[in-house]
Amino acid sequence: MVNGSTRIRILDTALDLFGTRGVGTVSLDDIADAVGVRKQTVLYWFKSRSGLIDAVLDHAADELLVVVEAAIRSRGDEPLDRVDAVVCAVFRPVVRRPALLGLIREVTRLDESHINHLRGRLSAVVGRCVSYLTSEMEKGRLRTCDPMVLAGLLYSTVSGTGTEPIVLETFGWEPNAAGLRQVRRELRGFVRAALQPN
Amino acid sequence: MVNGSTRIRILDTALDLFGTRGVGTVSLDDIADAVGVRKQTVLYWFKSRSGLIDAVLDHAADELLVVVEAAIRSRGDEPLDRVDAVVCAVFRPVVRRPALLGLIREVTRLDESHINHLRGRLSAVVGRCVSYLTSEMEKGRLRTCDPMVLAGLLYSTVSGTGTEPIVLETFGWEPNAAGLRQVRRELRGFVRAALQPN
DNA sequence: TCACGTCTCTACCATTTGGTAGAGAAATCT
DNA sequence: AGATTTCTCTACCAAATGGTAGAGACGTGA
Repeated sequence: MVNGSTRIRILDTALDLFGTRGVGTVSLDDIADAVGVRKQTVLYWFKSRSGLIDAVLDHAADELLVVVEAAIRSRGDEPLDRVDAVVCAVFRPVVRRPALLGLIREVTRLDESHINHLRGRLSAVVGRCVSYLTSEMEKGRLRTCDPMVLAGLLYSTVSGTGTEPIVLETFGWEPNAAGLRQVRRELRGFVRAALQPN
Repeated sequence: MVNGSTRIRILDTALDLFGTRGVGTVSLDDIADAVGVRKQTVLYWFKSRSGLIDAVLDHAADELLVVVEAAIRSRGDEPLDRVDAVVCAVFRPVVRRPALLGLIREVTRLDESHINHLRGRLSAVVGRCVSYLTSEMEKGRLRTCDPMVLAGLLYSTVSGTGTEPIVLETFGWEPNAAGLRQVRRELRGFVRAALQPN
């Protein structure tokens, strides 16, 4: 266990490739090449392609959970600020690690076993978000609607915005740091307006 | 040209497979099998895989344009109703042809030439939507913000909601007709609230 | 009847895929 | 030092991939 770094490097690289190009179109050779190693080394660390996928999903869930949990715990009693913090947290990987949300989005294309694997990792946070929305709606501090579906809508909006720069470009957007900041600003305003009570 | 239907059947089937499983993971054999024909028949109608992809993108753009154009022309002066009509129009394929939005979303994974191909087909409608939003904002009938980014956000929300049932399920949603109706209802309320002026 | 364009087929091919077998270097343990 | 474990390699393999070559069935027009 002298060198745990090869395993991690494979995981990181695979996350990037899976997330940007799609799981199904990335071969073990692609990953190995990007790491600077042979395919058989990849298969030494992960006993099959499927095993690697699960490990990468775990890796991604870990990364996402860290930022989201921190945001959920963040200060501020006002629900709009709290939701705003989570939106920013989920949006952060869009800048720092574009592949992350792209990979989560890929789950739709995977088979049941991988879906359930990832779902198991995320269900706790998801449940927490939904029940938080519920309680704030009951207090009349958020626009009343179905909290479960609302959570899904929020996720779709943030994730879609972050994973589809190509689409945004079609709408005339320019992909640079300033553009990203503007998208985030609009996104926050959009969500805030959508949640305003009454 | 006795039998134009084989070509169409290939296009339809390819659209479904590309849209649900992802372009990169669907082989010519998969498509041929689903149509009930040999791979070489597919290659007779479309001179290469890449040519087929472009043709399928065209096919998808056609389908999408028809519903969106109709919604844009729809009656009603009130911008919130008009946007609502377009949202419903884009959401309709989610029920009738789930693969359609899934395929459009796939564009992120394709190479530049295919991206530009699709972009060329959609840019006119997209431009029309953006300038409509702009003019209504100037009249103070929609919440003021960047119309271009707003259009992208709207698209992401609708498309994400429609193409990620798996994610919605993770949030506790149940995938059936009643569930879909509810998602649409919440989606419309969400968008309406987000666009309300002032 | 003959020629012609349309449509689908069988038979191949080179390349790439995920995966196996097992050797060799190097560190670690006894 | 010798034995064992950790790690990466070369050398393969069977299956699947996109694509080519070309034959045969079919209806249509001259």
